[in-house]
Amino acid sequence: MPQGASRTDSDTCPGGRVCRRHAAGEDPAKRDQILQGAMKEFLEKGFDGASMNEICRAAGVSKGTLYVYFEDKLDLFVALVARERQAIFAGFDALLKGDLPLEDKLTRFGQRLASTICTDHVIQWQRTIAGIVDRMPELGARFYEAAAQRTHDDLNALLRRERAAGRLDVPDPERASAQFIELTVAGIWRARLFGKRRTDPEPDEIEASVASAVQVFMAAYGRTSG
Amino acid sequence: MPQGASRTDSDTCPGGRVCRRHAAGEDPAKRDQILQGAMKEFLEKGFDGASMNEICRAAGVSKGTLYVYFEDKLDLFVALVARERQAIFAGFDALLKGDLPLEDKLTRFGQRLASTICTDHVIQWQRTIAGIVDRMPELGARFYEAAAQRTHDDLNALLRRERAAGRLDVPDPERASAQFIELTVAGIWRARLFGKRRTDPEPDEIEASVASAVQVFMAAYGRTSG
DNA sequence: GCTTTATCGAACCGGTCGGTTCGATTAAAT
DNA sequence: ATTTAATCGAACCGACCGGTTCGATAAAGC
Repeated sequence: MPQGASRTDSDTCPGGRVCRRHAAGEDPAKRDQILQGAMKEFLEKGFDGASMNEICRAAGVSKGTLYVYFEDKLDLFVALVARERQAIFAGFDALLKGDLPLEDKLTRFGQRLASTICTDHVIQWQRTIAGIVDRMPELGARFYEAAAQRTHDDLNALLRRERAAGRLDVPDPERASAQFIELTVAGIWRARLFGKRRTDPEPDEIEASVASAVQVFMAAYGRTSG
Repeated sequence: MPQGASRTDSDTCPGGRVCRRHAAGEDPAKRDQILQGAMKEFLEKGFDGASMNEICRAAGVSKGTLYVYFEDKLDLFVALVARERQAIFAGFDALLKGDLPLEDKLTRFGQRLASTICTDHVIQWQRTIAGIVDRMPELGARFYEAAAQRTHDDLNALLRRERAAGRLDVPDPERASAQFIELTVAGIWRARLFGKRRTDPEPDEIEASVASAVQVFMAAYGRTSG
């Protein structure tokens, strides 16, 4: 097994010139490698169930090195959550822009959202986070904000625009956007979270669920029903 | 601190007569006492985070005694989940019977459901269960069945009856009942689960949310819109 | 009274935990 | 070729884990 600093990215030496060796604990590739191993462990065993020794093994990194990159177990976990938090929910806002008809926008947004949050990987994250919310409430809240609340806010803004344009009759856009989000994954997400359903929903199931969600939503809030 | 078998329930002795002393590990009051302490620990720390020593302390029971009543940590946890599972969701079906108008039934059912599953205690249970679903999927599935799925099925049956009576235009009652359930807690439950909101919702918020849910539901599926 | 026995409580088991240390290794920099 | 230092890896720390054992205690049954 190779030792010494791995050379996968360039950096600057004290002399100011480009060099190929990283300072201790500053090789981003090694950092990712550790995070990857940690993710496997944390998602499988939860925060308490995961062991630092196992994380080292899974990451292919010595314990000494790991503790150069991260202060302790909590530090590692927090860094990992922060990374995944934004990786999962990047690019959602773009789906609500453009000048498609409202139904199409909702459908596109709903499909992306529903399929994303019902994925095995994301479901595992949600379980892991939920499991430690009691002892780390701020971490859970931040995860929620980056995920549910951000998409919620984006949708909320769209609904207000549509209302202002007279195409929607929404007394409470805040509530309506929350309702739409829940509708898209009705009957699926919760069953996934609690392990009643153990495989990703098929794309056509997502499509059907979102189509029904759009239909119900428009029936309730559309100005011209149909 | 008193020792010896506590005398809170009657039992039968080998002779067949009523006696006041329980066989080892068969005092239901002591059993409850253990379960109570275990609940506190498991809900606060999760399955892995909870320690058997702490559970003993919290329950006011010696470790030796605890292991007379339960085989091991998992056995205790499973017994506890089984007890709570049915304690939480008892009596929901009754709310859907009688001859009230559909809207009233939905409202009553929705309010009870929403306020129940957003309670601190129930939220903590959901977090704890979700946290170990990966390693104990059957336990999570059974929890889901007793909770979400049972209420879901009850509602489903009601919708089919209403459709048969011509008072509802539901193409897919299965989906519609899931949608209604999600609508009642839209924007609340998820925020509670992830610790974004840390207190029980006020009754009037529940009422407003359920009222909106009924409205949306009836707009989408009611035969006479209004 | 005496016997029975459920419970207590503390010591103990082997194992693993998170975290630390430090000499050996090895590759980059010069 | 030599120096430098990031990483390795194994041993080690004290603490605690889940689980077991067993003599002491005290209440119930006779």
